[in-house]
Amino acid sequence: MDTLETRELKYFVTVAEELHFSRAAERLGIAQPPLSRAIQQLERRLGVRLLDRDRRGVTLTGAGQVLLDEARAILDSAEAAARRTRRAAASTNRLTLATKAGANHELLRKLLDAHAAEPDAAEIDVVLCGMGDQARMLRDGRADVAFMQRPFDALAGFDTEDVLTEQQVAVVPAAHPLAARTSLLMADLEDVPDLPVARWPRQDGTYEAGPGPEIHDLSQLAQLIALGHTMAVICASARSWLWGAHAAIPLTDSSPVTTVLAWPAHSRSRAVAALVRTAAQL
Amino acid sequence: MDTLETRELKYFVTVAEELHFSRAAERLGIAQPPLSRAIQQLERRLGVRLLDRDRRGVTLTGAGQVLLDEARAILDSAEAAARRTRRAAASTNRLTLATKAGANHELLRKLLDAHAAEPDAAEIDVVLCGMGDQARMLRDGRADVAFMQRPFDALAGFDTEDVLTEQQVAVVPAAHPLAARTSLLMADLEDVPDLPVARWPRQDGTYEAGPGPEIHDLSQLAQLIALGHTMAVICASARSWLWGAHAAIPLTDSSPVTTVLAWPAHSRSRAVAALVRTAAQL
DNA sequence: TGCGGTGATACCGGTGGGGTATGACAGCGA
DNA sequence: TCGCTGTCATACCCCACCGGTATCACCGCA
Repeated sequence: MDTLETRELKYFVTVAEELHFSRAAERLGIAQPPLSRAIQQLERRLGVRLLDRDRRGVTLTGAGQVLLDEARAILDSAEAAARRTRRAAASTNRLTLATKAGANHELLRKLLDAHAAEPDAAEIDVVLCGMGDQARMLRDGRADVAFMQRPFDALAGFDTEDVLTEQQVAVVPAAHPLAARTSLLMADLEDVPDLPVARWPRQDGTYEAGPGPEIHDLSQLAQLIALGHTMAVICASARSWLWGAHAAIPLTDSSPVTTVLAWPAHSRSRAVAALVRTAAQL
Repeated sequence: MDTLETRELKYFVTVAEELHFSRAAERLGIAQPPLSRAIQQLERRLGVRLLDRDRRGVTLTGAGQVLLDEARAILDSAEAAARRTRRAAASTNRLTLATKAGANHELLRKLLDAHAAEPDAAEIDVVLCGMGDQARMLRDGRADVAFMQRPFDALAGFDTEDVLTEQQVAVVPAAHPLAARTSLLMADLEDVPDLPVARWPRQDGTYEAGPGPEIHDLSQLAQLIALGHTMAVICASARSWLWGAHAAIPLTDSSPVTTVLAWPAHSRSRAVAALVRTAAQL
């Protein structure tokens, strides 16, 4: 049993996505017959039917669905491997840290300062990215470590080190009656007239249905709150980007949020290990 | 930038392991010159030097070390993908569950019974394996789900559902003075004359240094305790395999052990999801 | 019953992966 | 200093296989 070639997997994924040989071949930049042959060869090698070619189009079999998921993961890893290898060659003792734009300023500053004080510390490139992009960058190989938050971010497949746990606060327009309160309960935020709570993306990037606006980045959120269009629940440290038009009120019964430093599981990079050690001592 | 082929990666891993082109070629069943060429091509494609061919042998560069780790992971995933695909085709609505031999009898029974009561339940094949083999089987694609224990087992890369948390107990020979106690502290187990505490394998399969015997499976442990050669700390539910020659004494200050159901992250199998749902309701 | 469109088959040419033979070079013992 | 040995790289050849073109078999549909 010889091993699957990434070329074959790429072909298969494209066909599985298009469910159409000719279109898939076009996307791949090859002709349709070689593509048909490659898929047949893959099926023969596995001894498994991956696609049902019915006269009414192509559909995935159960096994094909399984292989589709696996193949996507493998292709991603292969690309990540190439990228990580190139980066390792280009820059020794240099790390890329990904973090959500706008959050954790203090924490980041503290970590960078503490790390710079270590002897032999790696240079750190900080990449600010959109919400939830950190996971992709880590998997991609475009970043070596990232700040992420539990329970919001998808941490499966990463090793993590807890750095900071904090309560959440409600941020409301300063002019709103709620701004006068000194503390709130989660229940107080439900069904406030004219002030729907903003909707954060879920781990898969989609949004729950609801009346509030969908949040893509924090400056957008700050703007919307200042305009009096919404309110939001954020973790306490993010207060740093609020201005006079906002009011932050502690939420006494909110679940705590833990900011973690995350890196690809099984990373053996000494530089990553050193940074994690520093973070653990904060 | 075209993508890395698994054939090239396999070649590279073999060379990196042997650090010797001729031996690697022999292991691969090809001649040495094509192997040299393949590695050169890989280096050219990545634009990165992976190996230093010094006159005193071959050594890995930093980038080579990175690629070695990545490539191993990719090759493992490729093999796992093939296996999972074949299994998906061979057996629809059938799951393989891996668990440590000898532990969790009650829990397993309860889960299987509850699952069998569900409508449309998948058949479950239970595979008993050695300690720590569950992770390998999940990664391999030889198992779909596994019982594992936190904090003992390496859970990185898996999704998990907590099933049961329990305290640990000390198991000592029934004839030993400690057997008369009704409870113990961890400190009580240190430096007991003639009764060194047994050593469990760590997550990587190695053993800490120490006087006690290295444990490979539970029946061996039971035997050794019955003979009065050692004592051990185990989680409470494992008492089921003790006999008259053993005494189990609660450890009031031991850290709790959580048995979890684990499965490969990103699994989309409906059968796994159904089993996990059942487990969550135990 | 032709027409458009599907994937499969037949056949062909060129790339490239594999083989053998040999080269270049360092270490080493006589 | 000179072979000798063992290393990896180079040169060259062959054929397997990937990809291309032409075509078939088959369906749905005017």
